[in-house]
Amino acid sequence: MPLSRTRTPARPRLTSLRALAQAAECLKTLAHPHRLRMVQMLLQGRYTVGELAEACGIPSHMASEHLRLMQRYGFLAGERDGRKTYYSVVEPHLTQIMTCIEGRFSGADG
Amino acid sequence: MPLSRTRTPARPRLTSLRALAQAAECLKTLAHPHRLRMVQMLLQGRYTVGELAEACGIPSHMASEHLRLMQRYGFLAGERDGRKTYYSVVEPHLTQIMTCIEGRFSGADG
DNA sequence: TTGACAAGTCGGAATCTCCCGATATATTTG
DNA sequence: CAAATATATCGGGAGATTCCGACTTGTCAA
Repeated sequence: MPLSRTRTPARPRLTSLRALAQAAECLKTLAHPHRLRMVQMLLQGRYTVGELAEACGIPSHMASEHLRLMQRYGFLAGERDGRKTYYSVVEPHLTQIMTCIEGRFSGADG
Repeated sequence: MPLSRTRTPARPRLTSLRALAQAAECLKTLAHPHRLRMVQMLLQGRYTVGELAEACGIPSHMASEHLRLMQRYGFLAGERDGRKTYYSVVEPHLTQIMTCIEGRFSGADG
């Protein structure tokens, strides 16, 4: 194993390939402008499909698909109220991840 | 600073759509098991294409493509030394982002 | 019941990603 | 020079993603 060369860290922080595959799925689920916007809104409160769709400038049936994707992955949960459905965040790590992302891209240039 | 919290606050932390598109590109670039492994290794030191490829169990010409992708995005930099090329991390935010990801997926299940 | 509204679902087209074999460019060695 | 090594690039096929129109389901109001 002629691997490390500059330093020799005692702890190999290499996550297993399976965990990395899961992490990649997680990142892929977030990696869409409209989905990021939805998550950003939902971290501040709960919103309906229509509200999220309007904020993203997309038809509501497409917002519904994005939300279903994130719900299927365990990020969000939907709660029906009459003919509206309110979504909210149920994955606690999303706050931290969005903070990272906002920290990197607050300026919007690059 | 303690004020209201239940409903929509006065300051909208909504990043611009352009910034969100960039963030989505960033996440998409990271959203691959082999690329995550490479970043994880490179956060601890610099490695050659062959070393990274062997650690991922992929042919080196594929590792080269992954590395080029991340280099093109500004995550990594390559430095030629003889017939080897050493890659290293140049985007400082990667440490924080990988810490988030590792914090969520250290257990590798669910 | 009828009509309108909100959300969800389906099928398909355009596009992108991932992976692969083959090939190309440098570089060192004999 | 030729051969071996390390990396990079090209072309394409299989599969995934994104987007859209059309449709269905469920709910409220008149």
